[in-house]
Amino acid sequence: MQKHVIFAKPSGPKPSGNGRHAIINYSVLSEAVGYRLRRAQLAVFQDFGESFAAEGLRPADFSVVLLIKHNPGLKQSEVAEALGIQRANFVAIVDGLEGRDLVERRKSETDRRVQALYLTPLGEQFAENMLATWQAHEDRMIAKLGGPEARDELIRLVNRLTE
Amino acid sequence: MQKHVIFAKPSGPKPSGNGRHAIINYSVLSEAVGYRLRRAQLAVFQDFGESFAAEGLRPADFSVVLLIKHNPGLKQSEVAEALGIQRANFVAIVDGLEGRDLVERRKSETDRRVQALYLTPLGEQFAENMLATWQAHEDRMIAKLGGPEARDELIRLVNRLTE
DNA sequence: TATTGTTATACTCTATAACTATA
DNA sequence: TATAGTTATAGAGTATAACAATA
Repeated sequence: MQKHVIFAKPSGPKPSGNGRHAIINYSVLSEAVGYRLRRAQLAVFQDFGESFAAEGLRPADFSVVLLIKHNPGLKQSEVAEALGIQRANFVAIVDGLEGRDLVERRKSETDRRVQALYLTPLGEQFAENMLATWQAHEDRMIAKLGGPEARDELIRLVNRLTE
Repeated sequence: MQKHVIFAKPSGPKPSGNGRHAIINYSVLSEAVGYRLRRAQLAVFQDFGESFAAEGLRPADFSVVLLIKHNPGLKQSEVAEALGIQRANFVAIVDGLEGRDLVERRKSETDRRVQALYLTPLGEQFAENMLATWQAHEDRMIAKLGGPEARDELIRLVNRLTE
């Protein structure tokens, strides 16, 4: 299906070292927004990767399928921009999804330069299963956070960093 | 100093498109922990990269210098593990810092396999300036979040995802 | 035998330039 | 002239295997 391991990461206990851990002073790193955000994001993507290992679906693939499902007919460049992906790099992503018969490119009648994106029937079905798998993943993250209110608070806070 | 642009990203206004933006339904992506966390982390690293563009210092370099400053004499593998960096990939990072005369490797007397890490005098001085630059960056992030209390709350929440 | 640091290698993600076909 | 999609390419980050020196 997918030639490479996606999100490979330790699954068993680490055989490294002698079991003892050095006591380390992390200084400001403990409270550094960027560092803590990065580590947390990696942990979440780790769980996401394990959830979708069988499907070989990466975060970008998930986002693209979701956006096309809810916005059929969008131009490639519009989906790419919405996700912060450069259009040059977006081509391979759509190629992959089209090669799995999940997404279809249709040349616009009014502007022959643009490729409008749609889910195939298989893609629609895939999206349903994908969302169920994703919801289970998201529920784990929400549980770790301490519930839906904590999740809402987290989203509210991180959005301030992006705006 | 550094051959490659670090954290290259748009600095000016985007010349793309005609100015109009497609109205897009993001569906669950708007509230997805992984997606929002990722976008926020990229925004923070973006600011970090701009802050340290002149020094050519990447987030990993910053963390390594900081950890050695506060834990002189740690083994390479201990610093690497503390930061979640594989020891094989950590070699090039230390090579870079040693090449800039910021960090020094010293072979342990008691175990000739290990390289203990120390800041050079230049490294100590560098660390001071680095921390001042970092604090300015961090203050911008805290301001965006809405103050130190909001920052503390964010750290508390994201830590639950890593633990 | 096991561990530390190292080298080599491969894959993913991302950034940039240049091309094509259309407008 | 400008835009949408594409190709090619290069750099950065990361994962794995294997080796030498040392324990």
